[in-house]
Amino acid sequence: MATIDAGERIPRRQAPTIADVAREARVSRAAVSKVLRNAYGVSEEMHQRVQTAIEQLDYRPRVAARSMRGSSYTTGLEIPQITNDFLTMIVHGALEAIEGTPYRLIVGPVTSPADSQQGIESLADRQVDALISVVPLTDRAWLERMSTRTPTVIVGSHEASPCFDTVVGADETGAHLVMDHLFDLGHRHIAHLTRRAAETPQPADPRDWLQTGHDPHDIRGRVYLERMRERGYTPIVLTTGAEELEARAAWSEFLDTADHPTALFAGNDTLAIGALRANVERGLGPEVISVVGYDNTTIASHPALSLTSVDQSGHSMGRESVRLLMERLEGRKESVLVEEPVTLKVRSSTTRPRQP
Amino acid sequence: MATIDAGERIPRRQAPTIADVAREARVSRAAVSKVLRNAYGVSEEMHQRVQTAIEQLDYRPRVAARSMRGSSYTTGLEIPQITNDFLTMIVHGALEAIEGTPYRLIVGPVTSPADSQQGIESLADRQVDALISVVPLTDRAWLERMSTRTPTVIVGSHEASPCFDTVVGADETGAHLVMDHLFDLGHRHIAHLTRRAAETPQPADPRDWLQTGHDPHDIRGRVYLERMRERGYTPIVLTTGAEELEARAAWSEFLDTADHPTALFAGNDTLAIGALRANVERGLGPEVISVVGYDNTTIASHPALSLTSVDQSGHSMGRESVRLLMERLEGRKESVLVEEPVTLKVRSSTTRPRQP
DNA sequence: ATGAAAGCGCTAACAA
DNA sequence: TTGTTAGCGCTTTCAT
Repeated sequence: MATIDAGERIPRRQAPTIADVAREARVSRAAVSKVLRNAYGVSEEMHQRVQTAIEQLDYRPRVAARSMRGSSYTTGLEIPQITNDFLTMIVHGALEAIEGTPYRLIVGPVTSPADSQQGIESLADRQVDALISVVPLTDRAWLERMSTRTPTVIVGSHEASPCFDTVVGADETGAHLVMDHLFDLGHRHIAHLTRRAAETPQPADPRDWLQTGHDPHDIRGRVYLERMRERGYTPIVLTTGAEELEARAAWSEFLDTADHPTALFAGNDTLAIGALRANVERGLGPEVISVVGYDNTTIASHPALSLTSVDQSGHSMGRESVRLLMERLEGRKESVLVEEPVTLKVRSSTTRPRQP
Repeated sequence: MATIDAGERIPRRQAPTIADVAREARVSRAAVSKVLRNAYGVSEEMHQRVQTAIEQLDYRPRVAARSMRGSSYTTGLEIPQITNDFLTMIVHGALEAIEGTPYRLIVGPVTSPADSQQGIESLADRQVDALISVVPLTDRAWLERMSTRTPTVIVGSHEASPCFDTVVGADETGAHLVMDHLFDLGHRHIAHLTRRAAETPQPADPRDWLQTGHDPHDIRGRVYLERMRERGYTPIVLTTGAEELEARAAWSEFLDTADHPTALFAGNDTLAIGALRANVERGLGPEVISVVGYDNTTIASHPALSLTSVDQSGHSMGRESVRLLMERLEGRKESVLVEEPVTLKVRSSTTRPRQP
């Protein structure tokens, strides 16, 4: 890393305010304000003068000052992990949906899911008019308190509440589709790889999820356990961090120390693709270990991976969230739950086991 | 998509202000303010009373009001594409680096690189104390004007200026590494797939880049052309949108209508991986068409892809940007240019051509 | 149609 | 140590 001085120093300039514009155009501040919001009651000539002054001074109104009286026309989106393809699809969808509205979207990412509460608070402190929170790791009472002040949409967590709107995928259905698919192929030795929340270690016994968790991974894991038990098969649950390489490590370690199962149901595509690394490294193809992911991210459909995965459109979840937000801002009072449908995309990462 | 009414209506509550806290604690507003910033001059007892009132009322100071006087303690990061793994690595690095400082980072993504100017303005309007802009598609004069008001770090574009700091990868070196590698393997028929900025179509004749472009893709393309010409080989430049599937389509179409080259130098990993789709679909392995990417994103190292790529750490570019920003906020006046080193990660997507 | 003035929630200089 | 007060840049009545 080279550090090079790029040249002489430049003085910082103070940005002009509405008063500067008013002085330049020889009108009152109120007049400028009216022009800015093209409100009723300004003559054509005045409008012109003000416009000219604005351009002359390169004036831009400060959102902070504006939002002291009315709205900031800003919405916030909080995501617990920026390097996750499914989550960024949600952002992308939200972004598209917000275009054409007078609102802007800012994203408040955090490095660890455990910080999501801080992230939400931080956006709220910045006076967003409304906010979207993706799979927040925080208790429901807190969220409800938050949402009485700032209209909120929760994405992912199955925690419908009279206080906030919710957009979820049909996780239960999705997980059943996966298990049906694997059972149909003849698998009985199926492992489940799931994401453990970083700072809150999940109860050692996976069966405890059956009582608790509301996040998508909890529900998928729950269905996995139910279905395995139903058939009298022995469930194997592995937990890992959220990153691809962490999943690789966890799965790799498992393969080294245990008889491998014939199939793996991973909690999402990132984990699945991480696990695939270990398989490919060992030369274990789908006919030895089938792998299923969840989310159907773009890369899952790549022919070099061809990962069977549950498709739920992150894109439309993002769009829906914004739609709900806009409805709230326009005055809707009742809370709403939207469930995004899922389908199973069967690809070549799953096949019949050699010895069922 | 099912829409379900989740229950009865909940009234929205007004958030408490510093005046409410003062009244509750029976002290002045100034006292509360002092406690908030734990400034000098508050008795232990008063501190207690105020703290209690704050918790009682669940009070949170509004950043907007604060920033009217001083700083918003917010920095902005503007990226032109949220669904790009390399860009999200930059965000991740920046996020890590900002932890432990009193600042927060908000991200202002836009859907098209052409909107980056708007994105930057929008962040500036929200009174960020400083901002990072990744490969902005806007003219240099505008950026300089912007940066005299808000300290700015430009990431990616090779446009060092006395007004703002710059963090770039060693794109020239990187591109040379790629060309050296391919030439060494014996390739002469090498195509280049590059990203065309969405709304500003690049000059039809790629040679025009030699004069103009400052963004990483321009420089990589420039080196490609130079090196091909140097050896008297015929350059083939293809342009596409920034998304993986757009790259697949462009490359696929090219393969259908032309004699294929023996190697492809793609402008980044996303484009390379998109092109790989078309290759895999046609059963064309590395021995038929070698592929090189750029960025060394996580997925490039996946054994199922094993993509040769130029490694430049997005993570440290993000960290560096924040470091420079902090230095600026602490008063540095001279502008600085940081160049991140690159290395070539050779993997199995490149090999000797069958018939050189 | 225009502008004076009050006020949004907070900080900071100053007085008490 | 405490409180009073004058802004920060903008919007919004309400006179004129």
